[in-house]
Amino acid sequence: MSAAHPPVLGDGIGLRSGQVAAAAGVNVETLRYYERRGLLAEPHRSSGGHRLYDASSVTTLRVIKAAQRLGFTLEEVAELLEVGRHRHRPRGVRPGDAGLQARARAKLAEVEERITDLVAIRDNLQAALDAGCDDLIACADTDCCPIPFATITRRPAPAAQDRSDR
Amino acid sequence: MSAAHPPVLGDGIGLRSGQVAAAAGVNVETLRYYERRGLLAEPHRSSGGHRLYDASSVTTLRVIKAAQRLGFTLEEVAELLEVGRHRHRPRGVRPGDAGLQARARAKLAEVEERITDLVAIRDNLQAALDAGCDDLIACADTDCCPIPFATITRRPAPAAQDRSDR
DNA sequence: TTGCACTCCGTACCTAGGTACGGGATTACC
DNA sequence: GGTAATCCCGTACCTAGGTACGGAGTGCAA
Repeated sequence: MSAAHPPVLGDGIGLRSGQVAAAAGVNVETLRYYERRGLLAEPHRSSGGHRLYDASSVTTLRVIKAAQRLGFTLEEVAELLEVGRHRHRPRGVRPGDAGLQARARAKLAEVEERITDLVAIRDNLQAALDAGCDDLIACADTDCCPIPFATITRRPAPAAQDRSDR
Repeated sequence: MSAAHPPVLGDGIGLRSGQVAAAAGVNVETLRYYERRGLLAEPHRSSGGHRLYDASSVTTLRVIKAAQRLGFTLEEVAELLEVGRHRHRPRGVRPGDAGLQARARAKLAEVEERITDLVAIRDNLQAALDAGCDDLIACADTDCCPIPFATITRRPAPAAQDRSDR
């Protein structure tokens, strides 16, 4: 209908949902889901109502997946993206405001804690292997092996003991 | 009703569900849930039908929670406990059989992989902080910062690319 | 023996993070 | 222009790991 001189691309300038999904390695439904969740901006539409994404959407999806791997929940990722969307490097952060910097710092601490935990865990598993344990309960009960169950378990975890580590 | 010479304990020899739950730091409902899931053996009952646990149940719960922290799912934990229950150090493992040893080895590898990931993640977050990035998308797009999103995201993950990391 | 806390059971509900389905519309390709 | 492949939307469903509810029964102490 429009578009004459760019070498490719007809009416539907942009990527179809299927293409974006494939490029980012996610399910098509996930695109809609992220859109609903506010993680992915609403894309343009073709005259017929089909979504037309630009290439940056793929980047966004990658970022989302990366952030998930960084340990952020989707809600947190949404906030992070919001932050980036509304204030491009404000140079002088407002008080009471939590930019990527602040969040990254907090997340860094979390990640470091998890690493510490996992290292302890790894050491415990390794020790169990070395000691030749073959029964968790027996080990825990009779100290036949060096896994410090009490130590592993007893760490009230930050806030919310009853809701443990959701 | 029975029990004469042990210094304490009346009819209900053992711990009530509430006590066990409190001791292990879990919800009472969770005990029933674990019982249904086969993680916790069915305890004795009082004449009136109330559960009466022995102290080892608390240990079991701790072990379950510890194993969860080790990265095992409840289903895996159930299997691990089964293994321990049915074969106390058989000394000569049957073929096709996966004892704690084997599972621990496998889990160890997983844990180490996760540590590697998290370390990369930590380094990335740190680098982002050092570089002063404040916008995920901008960073990912314009290489204003050193986060290797592509690298983080592009790792087909063991089996099942489409179902990602469930 | 009265009273209150604790348990019982089945079932429903919850959060996170998606996936699947059905039926109709739109695109793409030959 | 026919037809297969995509895509649309709303809604339902899924897994994991629990939590909550409600009505009835039990345990124990004063």
